[in-house]
Amino acid sequence: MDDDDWRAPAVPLAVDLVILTLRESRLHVLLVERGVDPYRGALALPGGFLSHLEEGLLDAARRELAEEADLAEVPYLEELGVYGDPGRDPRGRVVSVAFLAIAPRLPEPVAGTDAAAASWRPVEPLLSGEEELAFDHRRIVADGVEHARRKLEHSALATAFCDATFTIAELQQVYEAVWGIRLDPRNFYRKVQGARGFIVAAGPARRTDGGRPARLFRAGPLHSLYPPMVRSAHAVHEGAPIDE
Amino acid sequence: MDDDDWRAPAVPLAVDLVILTLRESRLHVLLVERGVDPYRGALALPGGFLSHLEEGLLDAARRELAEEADLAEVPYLEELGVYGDPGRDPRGRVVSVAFLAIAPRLPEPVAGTDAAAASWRPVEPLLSGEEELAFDHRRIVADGVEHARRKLEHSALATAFCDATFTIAELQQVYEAVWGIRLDPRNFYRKVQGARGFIVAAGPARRTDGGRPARLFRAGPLHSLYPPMVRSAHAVHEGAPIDE
DNA sequence: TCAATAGTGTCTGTTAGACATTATGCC
DNA sequence: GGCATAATGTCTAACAGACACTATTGA
Repeated sequence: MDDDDWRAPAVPLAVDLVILTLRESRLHVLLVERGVDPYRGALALPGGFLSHLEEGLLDAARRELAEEADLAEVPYLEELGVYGDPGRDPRGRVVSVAFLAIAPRLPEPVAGTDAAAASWRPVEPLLSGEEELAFDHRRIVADGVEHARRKLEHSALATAFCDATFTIAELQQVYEAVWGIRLDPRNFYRKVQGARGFIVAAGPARRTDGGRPARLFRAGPLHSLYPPMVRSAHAVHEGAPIDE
Repeated sequence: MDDDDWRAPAVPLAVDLVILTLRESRLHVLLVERGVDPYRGALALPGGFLSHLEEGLLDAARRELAEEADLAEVPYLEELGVYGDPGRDPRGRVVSVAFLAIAPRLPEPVAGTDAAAASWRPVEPLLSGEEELAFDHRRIVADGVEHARRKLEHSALATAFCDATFTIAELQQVYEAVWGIRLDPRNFYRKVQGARGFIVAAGPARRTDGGRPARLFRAGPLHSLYPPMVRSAHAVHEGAPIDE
């Protein structure tokens, strides 16, 4: 922002949503089938243009969340990044602000108003390029997943994948699914209990899942974890050691 | 991005730059004095509107970096976030994409083309609100500093504050200045050497600084650090334990 | 020689990671 | 009781943090 001429070029602004959830212990993202050109029939992230000139970006994200995904509320919604390469949209210059949302496991594939064409898709075929996505949405999904992976380490983001109350085993499944590794339940139990403020006991309630019933917890007050949940060294496998 | 009417509201797009450097062992940010309303005479981040409709965001950031800061090249430049609250600019809706840049210590306060009014300012009075900034630039600076703090832990970002070659003591000063804590030189030495790929020896060259000359290093190939440089527990002091 | 910083060594408490053991439900 | 999972305990190697010590220069 500076002393430039106020008559600056104006750009159509859109928001795109990377909505992640867990289904059958695998990470899924919500996609919609496009009904119009360009990329008619292709899979794309839910999203859309600002509805009017004064709409806030987060407001637009929440509106699309409700309209396209039929999700009135999600426990986590935050900006992911800006995608504004000239040429990313064949119609012309469009700058899109991507948001990352996390939703707990939902009753069934959404079937709402605009959300008829929406469906949950496992992320792996999308990341590998096995399945195609419209625009630059593959990169956005990849950035969203990577963002979630990193954030699981240092924040209580994992609880956003769970219901209001959950067992420690369920929380562990979140880490295993998002990180794509296996964790020792005993050590995980200790670790997660040691990060005070992460989860708090939710009364004496219990839940059975075949074996001994487990205690229920809910998300604690802290959003920043200390000590962090480290992706153990033996989990160094996927990415090359050189990134960025 | 979806099936909406293509005739979407278009918004003037700007880029703002948070350019950080170290001066006298303190973290500084580059600010310019505004020459026009609004906020005429106030301090603001360097930046400006897109020059034309097809200009890339990173391109715009680099252009402003050269024009307003006289910095042809910086070792680190990355998107920081989007600031698009309606009302953040009294002239009307403006969405700004903020970039974080890191520059090594520079010969002298920049004095270039547009950069006459630019000056390096210590960040603390800005973060505390003691010094005023135009628009929402205080928040952007705060986000940029926080981003840098976090990134020092897991990436080789610290080397971007240094010249091409540097001593381990100089690298330590970066951590101490950005984190605002003191570190033990002996343990820091071991730690930084243990993170292989972080820094590599730069020949047998040496440099004197009062005592025994130190070995010179340059940035290594890895951008992602393992093991990370942890802000030690005793350094938990500044922010409340609850964030986000 | 001393002053000052670079670089190495050592010790100790804590923790990650491996795995044994006990507890508590349901069939 | 038998089975499955929850929860706790134990051990060991590794590491963070503290600090003693040696090394190498200039004054």
